[in-house]
Amino acid sequence: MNLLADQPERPRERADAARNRARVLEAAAGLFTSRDPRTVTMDDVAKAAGVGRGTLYRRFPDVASIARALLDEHERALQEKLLRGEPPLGPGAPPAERLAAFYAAMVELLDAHIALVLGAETGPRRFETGAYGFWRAHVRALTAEHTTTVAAGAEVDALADVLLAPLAPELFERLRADGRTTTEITATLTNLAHRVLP
Amino acid sequence: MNLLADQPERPRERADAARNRARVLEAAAGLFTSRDPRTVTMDDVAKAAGVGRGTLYRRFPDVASIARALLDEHERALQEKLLRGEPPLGPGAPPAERLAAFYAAMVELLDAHIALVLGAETGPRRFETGAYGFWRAHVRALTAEHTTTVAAGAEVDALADVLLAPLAPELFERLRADGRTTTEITATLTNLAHRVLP
DNA sequence: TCAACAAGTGGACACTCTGTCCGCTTGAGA
DNA sequence: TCTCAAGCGGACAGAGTGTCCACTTGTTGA
Repeated sequence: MNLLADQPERPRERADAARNRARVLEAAAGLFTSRDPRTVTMDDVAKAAGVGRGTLYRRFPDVASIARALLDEHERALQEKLLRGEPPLGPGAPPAERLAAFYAAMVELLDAHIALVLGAETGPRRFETGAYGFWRAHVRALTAEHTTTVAAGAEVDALADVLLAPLAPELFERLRADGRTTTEITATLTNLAHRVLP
Repeated sequence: MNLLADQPERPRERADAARNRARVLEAAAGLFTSRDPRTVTMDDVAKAAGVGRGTLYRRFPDVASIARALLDEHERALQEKLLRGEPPLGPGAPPAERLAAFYAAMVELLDAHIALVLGAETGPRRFETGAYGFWRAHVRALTAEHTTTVAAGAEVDALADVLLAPLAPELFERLRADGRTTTEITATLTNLAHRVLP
């Protein structure tokens, strides 16, 4: 998902279909942010959007996929910055700096769209999404760049996942609910980045 | 949960009730380990145990609570070792050593009982369980002990949660499915422990 | 040994959500 | 304006949940 721009040239979407797609996304966005996104059902979305269940299922297999569609553009934007943006987020800075910048950007993204991220996670799990694969590849590259010793093959793989673990959305939600500010969270992660990749 | 031994002196359980409780736990243990624990339903357990739904609901509000009951004794054993066992797991060793030992013990526990841990997590979230609170307090104490500077109040709080994040059961499951051995995972976490609490 | 009765049992019920199916409607190209 | 595939939406069957309550059974005191 969201690694390359799609839209090759399918038969072209009918006007009413496009209108309904927009309605669905708008209604879903409202539902996700107005209550616990994990309790939103397909039926809720259909009702709120004023379309039938069949219509909804025609495009989205489940609620998570709707949340993912909404989240997609934001994740894409960050991915772009990681690949081609200015340092320290983009290439050029030392690994620790880049990791810290990535953490900061992810915290920002989580803070802005936590409802969508939580909604996107119900059902099939987080690690299966294409976005997770991207973050993982990024962090893996940073740690590999840092680790001069060659021996650490599997080590680097596992480390990438371990370094992504603190970005688990439920954890973020929990920290925020406990009164931690995003500034504090970012500070902690920055610290972590510099200790792990000194 | 599971911080202090309960069983004060309730009216005493009837013999048939005790028998059914045992049946339920045994049947549930079988179900959890023989397929994806997140798909086990109350109905399944009732059927497998040969009791009615009402009987099952009398004791356990949901499947997660059954998994937790099964997991309880194992967690209790580890908690005991952390509080009063030999170093480096128990008190006496430097923080980094203790954290590494804790990681190793948790990986062992996850490896032995991953099905139960995953089953215990469906529904209400992981962070709400008493066990998580215990691990958190432990790690928090270790980091606080290490951090000589006093300024780091909130920092230490968030750090404890961040250091626990790599122990998320879904992540463990994923790493194992990817072919990582527990040895590799433990090595990575030991490394992390020594870098964060040098 | 035997009531008496509280504790325990289990299945029926009413709900909610899911995912599919299919007859009807409608937009867009000829 | 006609045609028809794309699109629509509600009905339906299936699975799971949690509750309720009439029936059964273990335990206790006489």
